[in-house]
Amino acid sequence: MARILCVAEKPSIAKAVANHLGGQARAESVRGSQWVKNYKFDYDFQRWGRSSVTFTCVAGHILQQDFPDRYRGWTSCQPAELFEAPIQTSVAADKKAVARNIEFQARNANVLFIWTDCDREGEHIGSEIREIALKVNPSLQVCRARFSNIERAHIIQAARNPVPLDDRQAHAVAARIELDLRLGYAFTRMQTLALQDMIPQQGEQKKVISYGSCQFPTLGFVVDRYFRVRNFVPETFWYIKVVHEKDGISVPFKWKRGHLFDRMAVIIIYEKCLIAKTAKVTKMQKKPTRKWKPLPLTTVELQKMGSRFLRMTSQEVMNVAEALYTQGWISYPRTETDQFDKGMDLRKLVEKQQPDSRWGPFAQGLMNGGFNQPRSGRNNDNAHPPIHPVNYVAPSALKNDQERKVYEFVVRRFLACCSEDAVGEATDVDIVYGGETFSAHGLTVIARNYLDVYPYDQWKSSQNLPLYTVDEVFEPKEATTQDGKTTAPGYLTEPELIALMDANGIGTDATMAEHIAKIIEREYVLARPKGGGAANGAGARGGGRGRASRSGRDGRGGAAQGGGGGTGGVQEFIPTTLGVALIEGYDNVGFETSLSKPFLRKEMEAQMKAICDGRSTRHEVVQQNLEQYRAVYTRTTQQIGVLKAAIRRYVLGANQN
DNA sequence: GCAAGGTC
Repeated sequence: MARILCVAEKPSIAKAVANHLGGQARAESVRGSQWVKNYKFDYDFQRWGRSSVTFTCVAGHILQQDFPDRYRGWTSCQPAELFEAPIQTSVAADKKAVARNIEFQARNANVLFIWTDCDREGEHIGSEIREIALKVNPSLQVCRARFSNIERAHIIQAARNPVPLDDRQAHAVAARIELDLRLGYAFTRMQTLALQDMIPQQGEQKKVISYGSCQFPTLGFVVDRYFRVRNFVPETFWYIKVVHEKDGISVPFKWKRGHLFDRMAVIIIYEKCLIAKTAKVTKMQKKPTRKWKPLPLTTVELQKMGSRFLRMTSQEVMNVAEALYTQGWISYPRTETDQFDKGMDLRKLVEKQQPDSRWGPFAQGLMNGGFNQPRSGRNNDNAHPPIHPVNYVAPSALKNDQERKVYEFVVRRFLACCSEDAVGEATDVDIVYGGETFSAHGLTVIARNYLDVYPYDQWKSSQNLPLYTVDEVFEPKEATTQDGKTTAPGYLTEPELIALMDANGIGTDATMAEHIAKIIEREYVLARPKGGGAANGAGARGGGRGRASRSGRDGRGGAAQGGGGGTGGVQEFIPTTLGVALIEGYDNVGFETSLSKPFLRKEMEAQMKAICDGRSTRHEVVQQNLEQYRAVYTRTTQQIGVLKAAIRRYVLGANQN
């Protein structure tokens, strides 16, 4: 009998797949590792006939890259030497037991069958597993499974059709790892050594002024918005407002032109209206309208909604979602997929929610004929389904309010997805008055449908519009010119920042929250509850959360308020003087692509894709990037005075005030 | 004391 060693990327996949292939497979624990288990069973893979299988897993990457000892000290070399210093690969300190297990199992296997996630990082993790296994058993035959969910039939299909590991994808990740390591270390050391003494330090710890290919663009977004707020100059605009009263209902009509910044022009048009005296109805339309139910839940969406509605930071949301996942209440929380696989039995999941007193009746309604297939978004990572509840848990069985809030959100979102769009009727009335068009808009909600279970969306009936008929002529009750001022945008909020990072490919769904936490920890930006600024932050609202919270984690302080739902509690970010100085400094060094712009990261992403497509190689991408960054590095050190000037202007200037 | 990515 052939001996097959299967290795998944994480314990949950190993368990699920082993149970599909081996029935109730026997699980042996692995010495030194709390989570990794070896599942033993027999299975007929067809290709190798009936085989003796060991199904195990790793927990993410096993190998780690770093510089040799002689480069480790902060002043052991010129930071620029790290652009070409050798890099060592070794088993990460916390992965020794996992690596030992693979070695031990690989020794007497004939085939290594890799079951890591089918994404780029998964391909690289697969290549790490292969490297470790081949070292102890060079004659191993190696292949991988291609699968995009853990539905039974799909898994069996994958087991019977192994494919080769995709080395291009693994190489693309290797390039990313090397560049992040070299550039991160080189720039962090250079900046820190050059600028540290200028920063007033608090406490014993000397401050690290880190650079990272994700940290800096993230900071860049915050600084960019900060300047748009600060440099904002309000502009006065004018517009015409028309009100008509009919059947005892006062109907405000909006000017089609919105508003104009030229007062004289508005007055001239206004006079034409007054001369016309009467307005004529040109359109009267009632038409059905709907508010679409939400798309299936992705990680990025969960983080945005969490920071908007649950009074939690994106990092807190992710930590809690992780906990709910490991307890078996919700599905894997890191996914880009916003479409459910057709084969998934969603009704069964809805059914499980019936016992709940809050949304149970709604779930029951879905079971009794209200069920609708969820909408399909455009994204699929081919590794995980959208986030959904897998089991029902009563609120009393959860650890804290945060877990209750996130679980409630995931469930409500899921039920909303399986429900129906809200249905309404829109009324549009257009009038022409003095040659100008004005319009009134009305909405009547007819069936709330998904809104009943999803309080995070708002859709309300407006006041009823009276009936008009086309060609009807009336004299408006009131026609006036009004003025207003454009208002400044707000500081960047957490959901906005996450959306920007997502759109620009900064970080991944699993790491965006960490990057935000990192730039707060580095004191490049300050987070505070929106609206709870210095002026009005004193006491009244926020129940003790008024201060700018420092490190993503906020202890249990906020657990007192029970009712979720409100829109308060959004965090907004303001750069510190140090954060502004760094971004300004690099912008002023005057290189065509500043380190603060998302462009560089996007470019790296494109180059990784080129490696995957065979249009470029790992070596080419690494060399070309190093060359580019070396130029930025050289220029920056030559003009370090520019950076120092920025620091002086902001950091020291602020202190004197 | 330094990065970003995976996962527990």
